[in-house]
Amino acid sequence: MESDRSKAVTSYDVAKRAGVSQSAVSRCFTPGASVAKTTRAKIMKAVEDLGYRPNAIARSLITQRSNMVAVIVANMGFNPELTAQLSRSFAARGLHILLFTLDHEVEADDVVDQIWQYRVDGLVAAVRLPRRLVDAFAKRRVPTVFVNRLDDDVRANTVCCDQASGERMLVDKLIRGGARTFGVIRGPLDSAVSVRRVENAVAELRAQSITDLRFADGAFDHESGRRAFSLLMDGGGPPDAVICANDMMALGAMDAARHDHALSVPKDVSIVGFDGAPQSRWPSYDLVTVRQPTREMVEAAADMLLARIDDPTLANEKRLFSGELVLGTSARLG
Amino acid sequence: MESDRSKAVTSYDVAKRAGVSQSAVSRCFTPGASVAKTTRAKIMKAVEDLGYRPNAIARSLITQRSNMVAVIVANMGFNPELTAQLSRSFAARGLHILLFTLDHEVEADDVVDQIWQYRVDGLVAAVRLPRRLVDAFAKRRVPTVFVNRLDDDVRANTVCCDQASGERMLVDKLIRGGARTFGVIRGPLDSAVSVRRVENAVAELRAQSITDLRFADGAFDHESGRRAFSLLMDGGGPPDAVICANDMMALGAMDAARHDHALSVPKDVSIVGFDGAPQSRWPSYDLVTVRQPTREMVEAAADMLLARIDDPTLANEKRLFSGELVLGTSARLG
DNA sequence: CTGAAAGCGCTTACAG
DNA sequence: CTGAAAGCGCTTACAG
Repeated sequence: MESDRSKAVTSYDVAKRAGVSQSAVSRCFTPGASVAKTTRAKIMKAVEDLGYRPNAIARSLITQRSNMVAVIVANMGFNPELTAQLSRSFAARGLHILLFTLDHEVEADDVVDQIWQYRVDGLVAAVRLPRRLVDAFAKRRVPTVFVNRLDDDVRANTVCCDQASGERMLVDKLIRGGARTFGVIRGPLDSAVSVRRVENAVAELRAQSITDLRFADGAFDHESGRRAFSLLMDGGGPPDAVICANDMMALGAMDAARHDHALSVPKDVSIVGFDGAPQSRWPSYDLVTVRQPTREMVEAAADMLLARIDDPTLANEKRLFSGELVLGTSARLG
Repeated sequence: MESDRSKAVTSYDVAKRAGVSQSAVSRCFTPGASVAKTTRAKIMKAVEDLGYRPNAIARSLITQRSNMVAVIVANMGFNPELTAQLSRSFAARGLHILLFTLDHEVEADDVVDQIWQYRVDGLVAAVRLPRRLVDAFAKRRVPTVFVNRLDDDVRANTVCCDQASGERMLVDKLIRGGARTFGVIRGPLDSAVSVRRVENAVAELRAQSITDLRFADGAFDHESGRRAFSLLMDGGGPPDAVICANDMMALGAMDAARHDHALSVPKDVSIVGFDGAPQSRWPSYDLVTVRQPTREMVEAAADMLLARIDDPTLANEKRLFSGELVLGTSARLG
């Protein structure tokens, strides 16, 4: 146990101590490689003594495999635990995560650059990535999986949650429940997820001949949902129902209704969200929403990425998961 | 723009195209290096044409600097946005994050091994790290900063939030508010943070001659706080006040009080937490708690780590931040 | 089964 | 200012 050296121990050090060649040491750490039992024992003894661990960086250089995947998440991402889930999935597959948090202001191109320089084996991009970045990665031939990228052209691997059927069911049930006037709290304008959800909701509302419709904008967080609700209230009572582009804003809207406007939910106003965030299940809210099957989506993303890394010629694929309607008490439904 | 090649572009490719030596190319990407203006122009042209980016892995090997820091977070960590904050801090300092999520069951030693193999420049460990790991990193001489590691022996850099004064103030105010019987919802037994907070609370309670004291165990999440509250209720009414080892459990306890036991908070029972989680400020809860200055703590951690990387001989240091009492309406305070 | 040797893509003295 | 050369710590044919 004399690993306290100023320079890290290399395979040469081990070789010298074990009285073998450096290649023999290397073979001990290469799964299929052949090395005699007694030799291996000698080497492993030296490895123990010296506290040797192969240098993954050096290995990457020669194998052209870094065993690292980049994960890009947006700050205000719908699910903070998505990152944790991805981390676990990839760890189980022997891959490490190089994490990039995309601030909105930050020059996105810079991130591409960094990722590329580290020669990651692949990339998972969760939410809100400018098209420019998508193209950049495609050009670099970095195996990539997008989560909830809603473009129709499948130029990359994608795992999605179906934003349409859930949203339509929500609207349908609200109307059956008696709602005739609606408010919609949108998410950020540059969020495809928000845009799509709102489009789907509005399409269904129009299809059912609903015309009393007001809009307000939020930023996917609780606070902005709260403010947006008040905006919807401006000059009059609440609409029968408020549809929010995600759960966090819906919870903010519920808090605004109850605490800022002394309204009862769902008696005075129905409120629904989208995501299936853990907080939506807290009994103070018991939100009507659509749960995205995050775990399954993450597993699918990891599987696809791994398959793509192993065989880069694989065709692109889009895996679509359906959301699950979660009934709660935050809305009067029919 | 002919970067569509099966092999990545290297500095040799650029050199050939620009008609210069490979070392000249390298110098263009080394901050202080001297290269003639016209040469640089030629090279940069070739760089553009080929879409060349230096290989950070190869660079790491020679410079002995990976520009990566490992971040270990526990799954149930007190603050999911801690990771995001760290990511931003390090990005601003030109460092990349290799993320390790420590599942509880997972063999922690395996993580040490992985981290070591990647020859990261440093390590930030946020919450709950077994002593074995601490020692392993110390031995490897990996510059390390712990967040909220509460050991008194300073054998590593640490940034902490003072768990004592906040907890004592909380207890003191509850007693002044009239509370005489107390319940305490503990966090995981292996969490130093939980243990310390509970110790401090209990010490203050005893100092003030409070003897009616019940305990229940939770796991830092909402659901377990909710269950723990019901346990405290077993066989009788609620205590005057319930002290929770963190905010999430406190929110769960509030929900249990109101929704599972039809109690009014704070009329029937006062509830307090610790952390300053965003949700604690939601008007449904308006929790009395102690806010940890996360941003400042993360910045301090990043600063310390960087200083340590630049000069490994630096002495260990512990930076202690004080928590800020956040008054809310979830408790009757004096 | 084992060792000598080449090479992954860079950086960095060292001469010129 | 520039290029030839060594070397970072590995893996992997290739002989023996």
